[in-house]
Amino acid sequence: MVSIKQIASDMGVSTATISNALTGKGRVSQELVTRIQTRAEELGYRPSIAARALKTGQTGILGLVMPDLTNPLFPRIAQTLSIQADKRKLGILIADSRGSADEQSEALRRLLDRGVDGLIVVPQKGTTPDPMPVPVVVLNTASDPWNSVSADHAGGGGLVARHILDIGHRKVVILGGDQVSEVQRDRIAGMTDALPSDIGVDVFWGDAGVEKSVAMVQSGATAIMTTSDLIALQVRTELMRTQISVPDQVSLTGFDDMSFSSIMHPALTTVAQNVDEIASRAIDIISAKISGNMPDHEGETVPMRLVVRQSTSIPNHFFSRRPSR
Amino acid sequence: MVSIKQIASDMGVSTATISNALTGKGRVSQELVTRIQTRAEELGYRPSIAARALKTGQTGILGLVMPDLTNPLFPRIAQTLSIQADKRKLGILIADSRGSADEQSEALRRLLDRGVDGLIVVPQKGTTPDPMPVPVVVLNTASDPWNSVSADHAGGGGLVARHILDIGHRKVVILGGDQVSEVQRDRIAGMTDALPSDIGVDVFWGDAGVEKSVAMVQSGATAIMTTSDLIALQVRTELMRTQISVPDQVSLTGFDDMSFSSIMHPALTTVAQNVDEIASRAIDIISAKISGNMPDHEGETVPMRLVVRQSTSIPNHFFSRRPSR
DNA sequence: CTTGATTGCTTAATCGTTAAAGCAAGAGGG
DNA sequence: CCCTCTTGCTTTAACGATTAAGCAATCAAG
Repeated sequence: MVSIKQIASDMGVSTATISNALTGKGRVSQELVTRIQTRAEELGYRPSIAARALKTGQTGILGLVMPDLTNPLFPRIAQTLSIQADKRKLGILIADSRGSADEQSEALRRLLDRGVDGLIVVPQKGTTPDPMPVPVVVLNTASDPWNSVSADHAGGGGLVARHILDIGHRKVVILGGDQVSEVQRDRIAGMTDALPSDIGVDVFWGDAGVEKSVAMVQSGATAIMTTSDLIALQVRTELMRTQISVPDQVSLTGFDDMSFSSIMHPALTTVAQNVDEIASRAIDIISAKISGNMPDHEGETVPMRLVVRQSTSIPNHFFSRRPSR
Repeated sequence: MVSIKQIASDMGVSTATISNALTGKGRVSQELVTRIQTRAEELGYRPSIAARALKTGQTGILGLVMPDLTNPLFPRIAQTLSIQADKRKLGILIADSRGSADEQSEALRRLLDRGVDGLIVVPQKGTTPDPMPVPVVVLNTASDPWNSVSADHAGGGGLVARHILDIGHRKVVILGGDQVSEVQRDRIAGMTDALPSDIGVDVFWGDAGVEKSVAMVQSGATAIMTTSDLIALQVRTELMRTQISVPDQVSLTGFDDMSFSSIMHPALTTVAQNVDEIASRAIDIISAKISGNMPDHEGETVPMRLVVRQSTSIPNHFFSRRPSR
């Protein structure tokens, strides 16, 4: 490994000058700068990040903590984060908080021990990370109004609810997966808020809710809105078992536009998160906080996008109480 | 941040003794060791990884390069890797090689610049990474016989083919996604090798292959074996459009046991990779290579597991040329 | 009682980089 | 012509750990 010192003795100048030339700081004549640059290139010089980190206290590494790395959104977040971080010469160190708040603290501590310059946290359901000695950006939490970047889950709920309303449904079921999840509660809140009071709405949760939802269809509901594509797929399976067809007898919607959603039959109407935008904003913010000193700021919200596919259609009132038009 | 120096002056001993006591090296009396440990704890001492890295040349960081972080297997690999790495006090820095061999080299270089102690690489289709200055373990490549850990893709193909054979199918279609992928070729090779010569076999590839496969069903094939659950889902959708039922008229199999495979209708018979085992072995090997000096060794292969679900059943010969039993 | 080994600690150098401070030479102003 | 400022470079001291070498005291053995 060739160091600054070797370039210095090779060229007969001091190490400080090499450092200054290469980093563009201090005062070095333009001519010498270019000479040093080319010589460094020739020798294949690569700065030691460890030495730089020791001296400056900055590692150029961001920590990414997720509640569960198998989260279906994780790959997309990780990828965009990784690409955006690259552009700013930052690295991304991952940590899995394995579903528990304790493990989340552990993961944060490990990352801090490694000297990360900032943290991007997708928090455990229902937890808010403690104050940290480095800048933090929280992803996808509506709860914490500070330093967060989140999809507009409530807005997304509104989009899908209005879609269902627009195409003529008047009795709907909302099905959530996990009541502890702020995100899912926000989505549902967005849905219910968008529906006028004369619309029949039932809200169910969890596995038991799947059956209840199907039962509601048999007693007249014409649409099921879920808070996740995975739940929608589950409902789809249950509906198939009970011979109820989608979208002829019931319209079905998901959330998140997962990999299979466009492929399943019928292709699922869903709401997509703008993951790229969220991750980009997160990196923008965290790097602004690291370098400049951007103060704490209010949470940002990134709009969601309605993706209409074949699983929703105008209601067919054949099975419902009202006569068909 | 409290350093070794502060503990030293606080306790009236030298920094060397502190270092020795805390790392368990050198010669320090047992009594002093425990006193130092407790005092360090009290002061909330955390060793500076940067300083240690600078002095020892070891960062305790592993680089993970994947061709595409949105790869559906990535989350599970990342999670297991992360958990196993934690146990050994290693961190994981991720990099996305974005589908191109050039970007892969770039990603490797970036990780090396950051001083990773080892690399775990899921290579681009068809590429073999150059020799590296640090230990490398390659995941999921059958091609490179050295320093790799891979699912036994061919074996997995054999498992599913024998299953199809055992339950009575005699004319089958094999459908692959991407001919460039070594993995998919291995899977198909495993399938064809397991089938006796008197079995009718057609192999198709890509999107065009989906339609061809469906056509083959209409001319008598009773099973479609795909090299990916995603492709299977695609086929399922196409079959639904043409009113062919699974598994009554045709059995269908996937590969990889993805999130939706147990939820879709009918639940998909597939072959699961033992991702945990693969990732664990990868970390075992890489850390052995880093610390001890385990030499290059032959590639290891981890068995796959057949997961039989509802998408496969004994053939119903109603639509085929032969009379039903 | 002397010698040599062992134990328990300290001294000091070092990893590669940055950055404050210093210094000599040339430029510009009065 | 003298003084100050600027430019371009060097000197030097860190950053926080590790580690080889050194040294004094204790101990065992002959």
